[in-house]
This record gives sequence, structure tokens and C-alpha cells, in this order.
Amino acid sequence: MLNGDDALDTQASVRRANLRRALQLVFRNPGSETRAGIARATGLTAATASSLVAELIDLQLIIDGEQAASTGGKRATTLSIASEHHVILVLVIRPTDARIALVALDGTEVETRRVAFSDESRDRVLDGAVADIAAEYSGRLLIAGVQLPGTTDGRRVFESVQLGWTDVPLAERFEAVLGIPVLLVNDVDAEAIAKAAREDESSGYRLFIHIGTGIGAAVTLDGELAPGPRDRAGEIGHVQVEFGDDARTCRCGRQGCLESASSMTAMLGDDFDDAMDDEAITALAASADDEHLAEGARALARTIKLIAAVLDAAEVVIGGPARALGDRFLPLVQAEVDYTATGTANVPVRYADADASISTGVAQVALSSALGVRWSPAQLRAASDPVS
Amino acid sequence: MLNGDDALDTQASVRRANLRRALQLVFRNPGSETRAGIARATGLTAATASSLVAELIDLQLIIDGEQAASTGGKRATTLSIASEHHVILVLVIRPTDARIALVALDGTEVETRRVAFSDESRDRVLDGAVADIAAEYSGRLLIAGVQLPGTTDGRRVFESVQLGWTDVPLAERFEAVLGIPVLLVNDVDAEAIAKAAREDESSGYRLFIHIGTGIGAAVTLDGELAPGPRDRAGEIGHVQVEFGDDARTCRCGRQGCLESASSMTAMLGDDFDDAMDDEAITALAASADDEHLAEGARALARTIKLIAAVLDAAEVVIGGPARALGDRFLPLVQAEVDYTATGTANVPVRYADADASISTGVAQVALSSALGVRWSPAQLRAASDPVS
DNA sequence: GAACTAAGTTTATTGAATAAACTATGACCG
DNA sequence: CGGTCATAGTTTATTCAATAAACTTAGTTC
Repeated sequence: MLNGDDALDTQASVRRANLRRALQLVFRNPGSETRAGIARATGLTAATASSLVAELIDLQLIIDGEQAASTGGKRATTLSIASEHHVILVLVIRPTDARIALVALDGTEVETRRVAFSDESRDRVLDGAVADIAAEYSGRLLIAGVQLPGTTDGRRVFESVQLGWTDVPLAERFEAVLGIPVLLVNDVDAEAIAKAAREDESSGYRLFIHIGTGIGAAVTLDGELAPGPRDRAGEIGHVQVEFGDDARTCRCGRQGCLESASSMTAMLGDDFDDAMDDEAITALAASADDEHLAEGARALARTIKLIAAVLDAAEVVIGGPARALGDRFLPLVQAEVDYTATGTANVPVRYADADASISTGVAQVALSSALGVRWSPAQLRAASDPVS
Repeated sequence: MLNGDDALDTQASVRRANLRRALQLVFRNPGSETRAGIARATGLTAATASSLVAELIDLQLIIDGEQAASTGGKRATTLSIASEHHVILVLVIRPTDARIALVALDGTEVETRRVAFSDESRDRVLDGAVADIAAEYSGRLLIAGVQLPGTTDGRRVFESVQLGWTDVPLAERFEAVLGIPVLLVNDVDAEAIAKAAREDESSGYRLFIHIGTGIGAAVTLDGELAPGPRDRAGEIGHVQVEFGDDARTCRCGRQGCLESASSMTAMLGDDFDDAMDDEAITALAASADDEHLAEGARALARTIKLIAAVLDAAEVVIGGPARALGDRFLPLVQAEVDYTATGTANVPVRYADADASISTGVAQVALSSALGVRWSPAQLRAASDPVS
């Protein structure tokens, strides 16, 4: 469809690129973009814009909407995302279960399921679930994104300690059943994108740090994952950041790892686990040792400063369970980061917004990879905000 | 010419992109690329490849070379880089002087000059020198790259402590005189590119760290500067990396800065200055305190580990005067970096190769920006190797 | 010397964007 | 209320760049 590499060699690739640009505009301004608006924004002629829109409508990716108010002449026909036909398959794999979501092109969840398994049955159960989806949504599936804990290049799982996988060609396996492109995404990367995509002006580098029992990092550039090999990128949990003889011993056996100081377990004690809800964390944090939190903040801030300085990051976002620590933690981190000489940015540090829908990050990465399209920030905020 | 943004909207942009691809191939394989080879490598037809080559020859960017040996049929005509017509202007600005180099498209230096100035006369002398070049090389100038110490986005100098400049629109100023595109490049970035470009397989992220009296970093991706805003990127000299109460006080007034431990001045004493040659540094290093070098190596390694882990860097390269420290320094850094848990890369650290020609880095950045072309590693090694 | 092979060119065709004329629909204004 | 203008969108002829296929050139192989 709009797939294919971006090598701009032939006329067809120009058409594909322009289709993607037009589609992107509709995704950015669903319900308000028009043919004339696409012509203006792209610099293409109105005739070309109309032709592109006609093809996108034919592909069932967008639909004609209502007439806009006149701005002095003929009223424009608005364009919206077609939410009825195509679905994105999102598969979130965790050690003992997986969530399956079918997401419409406008970001709304069509259906969600959950399957549970053991280490032994995981492969079989997953394959079965994927085969079920392939049968039920035959013809409507557009792309699939698979989120999992572990290192991946999008095609293979290099290493997942939690899942016990080493070098598994998972994308290929699922593609054979589904018949659509499948993209694997690291869980922290997916979380980073889910947050970054909700920002209106996602310009420049943003450093995202997930803090739970473990610590992982992801870097986004202009709202998308930073380019380059991501095989093992972001694995900062076991980098040494404390150096005194009194540095704590990490569960990995070494001393002074970032995780041994700044993980939730380090700051709140072994009672913490990743499945806790915010209230439970807040309660646990109330009885936490101030000094542990301060040490965690210090170690984290050291990490942040270095990385932010190298990349000239515009912002640092902390996600995961650590968000529930609220004002007991963030101000300490920010203060330590701000203790900086001139010449280096005083990068702002903040918590990620309340959890977006679990599927938006993966769906966004898959969309972006396959169609070159990103959802509008406003739309994402609405999609994950179950009010209204 | 081949300039212009890469928006692939119109047929003309396809032509431009294909011209750049063809030109890139000749730059990669000067003297051995052929029309048929371009057709094979790009997937374009032989007719198109011939047409592209004809246009590039017409633009005086490449020339027909000798006949290649037959591979079973008609002998191919090889293509070479046209080194006679166009020149790249390279301007390396330092506090009290500037070097001007005119570099042919094949990387050979056509001419070099040097102008000296004081803080007061700098602007006037530079403008005069640029005007001279514009007159002497009228019609032959292709692009210009300006290397300077300080932060820049390529168009403006945001801040240069060494030059005493703040927010100077230097590119615009020179372009008005020269009539060609001018690109400003930070000196450490230029150094990083000069080194990275000499590597045969420059895939993935590479972290380059310049160590002299100051410390700066640059990140390359696949042999080119990492994308994204570079306004203040790489300013890591004054990030805190030592935390004990006994951490040294930095010249910036704070404690524990990377520079206060790992700069050449910190490791070798105040006798060091950036203008020293390698022998002088070696001599100075001979009498240096082992402990100072060890502390410098430790602080540097801490920095390296974090950044390499976040980016999953393939390699770390140390450049600048620190190269002269040789085995008294590098093994300490590598050992400290290697002290790492599983899950994080054991990234190799090495010194940059012997200085490439001072102009290749800037010229490469300018070439890459303006024509989308990179020199072949082999060619760069030859150009900076005054033997043969 | 005949058959084959690879390099490169010529010519007619195709795909996609453009320019310009044209239709449709509304606002504004005397 | 009807004329003029402005904006949205379509139709048609044209242009640009790549393609396909036939063709020329120049070598190797047997």
C-alpha cells in the first residue's frame, strides 16, 4: 500500500511519499483538514491534492467529512480518518500474559483481549491467539506492532531475560500467519513514544527514563524514536554511577549500578513491585527513607545531566511507577540537575502524563514505520482520556 | 545545483535525489565507478544512469576516466571526480588566526593561507580574506564550510567564548559576499567527522570525545553528524562526574566537572597548552602523576559508559591532544569502561587516527550538507597521508 | 569468423505533477 | 436582490523524468 522503503528513485516513490504527506496531514488535523489545505501545506497543486485524496479514500484510509464553514468562498469538504475498515493489531507480551488490542486508525480501541500462559505454553498460546485474529479480522488488518520487554531491532528479539528468549525471529513468524507487516518494539521505547506523541511540540531530543524495579531509557527525536540501531540502546540500568567504597551492591552483582540506587526497589524497599497501583506506591513512599529517595535522585540526576548535555536534550521525562512518587522525588532530581555550570542546558525534568492507553505507543511506532504517519497530539490525549 | 531541501514532492526532486545518488557512488568509488555500475547500484535503468552521468559531467562535478578492463563484453568507461573546476572553501577560525583552505572535490588541497588578527581586527580581516577568495575563485566556488569553537546551528554562532561572539549570523554574512551556501560547523563536530569518515564501515553511533585544555563531545551516526538540533550538543566539559567532598574545583567555579579531572590540564598540569606538539606532550606526560592520569581515566570512563549505553554506541574515539598520551591513558579508560555488567555493551575505546588534513572534516560536512555526498574512506586516508 | 556478452545510446511510452481554464458555492456590498 | 469577488475543487492539455525495448559499439571465447 503505502509501504516500501523511502528510496526516492522512481516516480512511484514520489507518489507514495506524497500520499504519506497527505495522509499525515489528515492524521494531524482529523476532521478539519481539506483538499485545499493539503495543497497549501504541501506546495502541491490543488489538482494533485485532490488526486491524492481520492486515492487515499479509495484505500479506505480517510473519508470525506462535513462541510467546513466558508472562509469567503465555497465551503471546503473536511477529511477524517477512516475508522471503520482498517485495524492495527497491537500485541503486548509480558512474562505470564499478553494483551491483544485492535486499534482503529483514529486511535480508538476496537477490541481488547487478554491471554495468559506459562513459560512452556507461551509460544503455543501466542501463535494461536495471532491465528485467531488473522481469521477474524481477515482483510481488515493493516499492520501489527508487538511490544515486549527485551532488546530488538524490530524484526528479531535479541535477548529478553523476562521472556527467556534469545534471538527469536518473531516478526517473521507472525507475518507468515498475519500477512501484514509486523514490527517489534521494546517496551520502554513504546512507553517513550506514547508520551512523546502526546506533546504538541515534540521538537529536538527528549530523554525518557522508565523507573520501576528496573530502569530503562529511550531517546526520541522530534516525537519519534531516534534513528540508528536500537539493538541494545537504552540499557542503562547497570551502568555504574556511584563510586565510593560504600556504593551498594546491585542484584547484578556489581557495585554502584544506577538501578541499585534509583530503582523503585532501591528507593522504596523490596515491598515494591511493578504491578502496584499508584495509591499503593504513594502509601509505600510515605514510609520510605528520605535519604534513600535523595540518593536515588542524585544518582539519576548524574545520569540525566550527562546524556542531556551530549544530545542537547530539550526535556527529560520520567515514566513508569516512579511517577507515583510525585513531589517526594521529582524536585530532588530537578534540583540536582539544575546544579550546573553555564554552557550546559538546564534541562527540565518532569513526569510523564498519566498513562496513555497501553496500545498507543506500539500502534504509533507501527503506524509511523509502515505509513509514515503520526497521530495528532490532541487526538492522542483525547483517545486516552476516557472522559468526555 | 543539487542543493535544495529533500522534500520529495515533485519530479524535479527525484531528479535531484538521483543525481545525488549517482554522484555519491562516484565519490565512493572514484576511478572505478561506471554508468552501468550506477544503474546496477541504484536499480535505475542504464538509460537513466547515462542521463544522470551526462548531467553531472555537464555540471563539472565528475569526468570520464579511462576504460576499464572488459568483463566479457564492451569495456566500461570509468568515472572520476572532477578535481579541476570546483573548489570548496574551508575556513577554520581560531581566536587569533584563521586558516583558509581551498579543497578540490577529490579532497586534495588546492591552496592554503593563513591570516592573523586580534580581537579587534578579526571581523575586518576575515571579511577581507573572504572577499579576496570570492574574487580570485569567482565561478569556481561550490560551497563553504566554516569551522569555529563555539555553539552553532550551522547558520548562526550562538556563543563562542573563545571568539567573544554571541549570536552572530555569520553564514548569512559570508554568503552575501561569496554567493554560495555557507555552513558553520563546531570544531569538535568537524574533528569527529574527519575521523569517522576515514572508517570503512561507519555504521551506528560513534561517540567522539576531544580532550585538550577543554573537553567536548560529538556523536556521529553512520559516519555523519547525528541528526537533530546541535545548538549546544556535546558540551560535556562541565557536567559533574565526581561527587566526593574532595572533588577538585573546576576553573568554572564548580566542583567535580569532567574537565577538572580529565582535561589535559588536569592530568598533566598547567604547563600543558593546546598548541603543543605530540613530542612535547609525551615529554610532559612522562613526568605526570600516575594518579592524576588514573583519576582522569576514571572520570572519563564514567561518562563514556553512560552515553554509550543510552545510544548503544558501536565505538568511542578519543581525539585531540590526548592522543599523545598513548598507552599511559587509553588502557586505563578501556579497563574502567569494561568493568560493566552483562546487558551493557563493552564498547571499544580507541584514539583517533593521526590528524587528517585540517580541512577534511569541515569540507566533508559541507559536502554532505550541500550535495549529499561523502568521500570514500580510502580516498580520505590517501588525501591525509602525504606519502605515496 | 561466428556467437556471445557487457556497455552504453536512441526512441517511444508511461506515470505523476503542473498550469490554466472551468465549475460550484458561498460571502460581501451597493 | 443581483453583481462581484473569493475560495474549493475538477477537467484537460502539457511537461518532466523514468522505463522498456530495440539498437550500436566493442570487447571475449571458441
